Amino acid sequence: MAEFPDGNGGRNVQPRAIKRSSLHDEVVAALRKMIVSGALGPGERILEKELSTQLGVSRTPIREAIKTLTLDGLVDSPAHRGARVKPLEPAEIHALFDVIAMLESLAAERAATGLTPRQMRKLETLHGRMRTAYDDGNRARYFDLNTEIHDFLVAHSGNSILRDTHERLMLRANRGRYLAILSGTRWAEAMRQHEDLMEALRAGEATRAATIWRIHLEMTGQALLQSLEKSPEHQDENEK
Amino acid sequence: MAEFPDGNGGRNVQPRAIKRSSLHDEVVAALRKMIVSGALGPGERILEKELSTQLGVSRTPIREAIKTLTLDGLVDSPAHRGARVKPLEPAEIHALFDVIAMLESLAAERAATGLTPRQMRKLETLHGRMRTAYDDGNRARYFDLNTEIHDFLVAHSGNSILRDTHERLMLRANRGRYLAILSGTRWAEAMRQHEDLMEALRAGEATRAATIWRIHLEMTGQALLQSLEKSPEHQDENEK
DNA sequence: ACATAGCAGATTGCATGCAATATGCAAGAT
DNA sequence: ATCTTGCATATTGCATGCAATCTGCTATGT
Repeated sequence: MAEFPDGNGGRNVQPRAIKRSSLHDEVVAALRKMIVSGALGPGERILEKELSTQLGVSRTPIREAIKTLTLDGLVDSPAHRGARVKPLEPAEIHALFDVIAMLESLAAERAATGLTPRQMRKLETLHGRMRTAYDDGNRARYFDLNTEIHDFLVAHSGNSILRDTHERLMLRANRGRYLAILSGTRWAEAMRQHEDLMEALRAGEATRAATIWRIHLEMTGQALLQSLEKSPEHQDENEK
Repeated sequence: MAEFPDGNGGRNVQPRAIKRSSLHDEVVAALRKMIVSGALGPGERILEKELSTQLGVSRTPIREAIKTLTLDGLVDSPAHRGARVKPLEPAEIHALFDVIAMLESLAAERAATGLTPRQMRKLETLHGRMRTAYDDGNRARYFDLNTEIHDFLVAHSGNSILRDTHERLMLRANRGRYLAILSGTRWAEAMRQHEDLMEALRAGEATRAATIWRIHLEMTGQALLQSLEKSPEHQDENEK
């Protein structure tokens, strides 16, 4: 019998708005994680009642969450036929990265002239750490810092629509990304493109930054597709 | 007392799958129309029960529809505080058009090399008709054909992610039909840019098409913002 | 007069129940 | 043997009810 129902002993750690997430949001987060992480495989059925008992909530927030993820393109929901985890087709990955490349290209263009000195220093720090990870051959660390750099640019583009749209598309793109084992040559190339971007940003050359970044992302999509060709783990795991 | 409830005399005009839209989808469509058309003004409250009786359905599909439109950026839904029609801030319009410009630019780039001869002819037809409308000074007709051309390019870009993303953003951009307001000089400029695009497409010059189209859309966004400055009809119509 | 506390009504968030629809299996027809 | 047809079960779609939360009003105190 907790005296404070927040499970926090009543200590309000955050002075800013307390977090009051609804069941709906929590279910969305949980289900999304299951899909992106692969715990729920492509094509797998999503039974409302099953999830309901599993998560300990009623079907109502589950249903709402399924609708949300359907809109996000992570779930297929034919009428009256239940929901299934949407398989990620190679064609979709290609389309996804073409659009993401355009979005991040815009972000890079804006960053070239819009970043504050402080933000630029932060970016330099991230870049330097990523280069170190590259020199050390530390793939996991490189991957994390790479993600952080890409997100940083988008986050500071000054365009909220760009941020939101990018976030949603990355959710889908990230489903396959854990498979993306970089080949040695692609890795070197990617590192070089990051260097080129930083140079363009330092010089304030917006157009060049945009071009470099678009190509960088298109190539990333290509590489991802190729690695999928080789290891065909993207088969639908339909049960029956 | 119709013998056939389809209001169609029982003639099934479409051999393909019959339309079985759910209440959820219908409510989404209805509510969306109310917002985009302006029947529900910016900042106006959306009461579940009110809509429920008004549309003759229970609160459940209403709630789901509100969540959907919240994700689409047409509605604000603070927790426990009810939903309101999201006001369209000038800053948001600016951000929207910057992103839309990138997306349509990609579509134009693809169209330059990817359209079939048949599709190209169709595009020429639309363009010709729009030019006629321009010469006649017929703003309404010009507006409709303009929309059709823009959508045609996106629809035939061969990129489904681009299509979906574009459709959603345009839903927000189209609110209020402010796009119809064109100054004389801007109208002439827009017409010229359409001519330039067609030339680039005929020549198969992808990069040029992309550049022209991006600028065209960025300028459209600028023009829209300016017309908003003048006629401040975008005030929030909060009640209370 | 102004600020604050407390209460009543309104509204949302979630749970549950029921009808509509789909799915799978078994029995019968061809 | 294969293809229908009908029925039982499983599952979704929607409606409704209740508790939690918010909002505005009123009363009370300073």
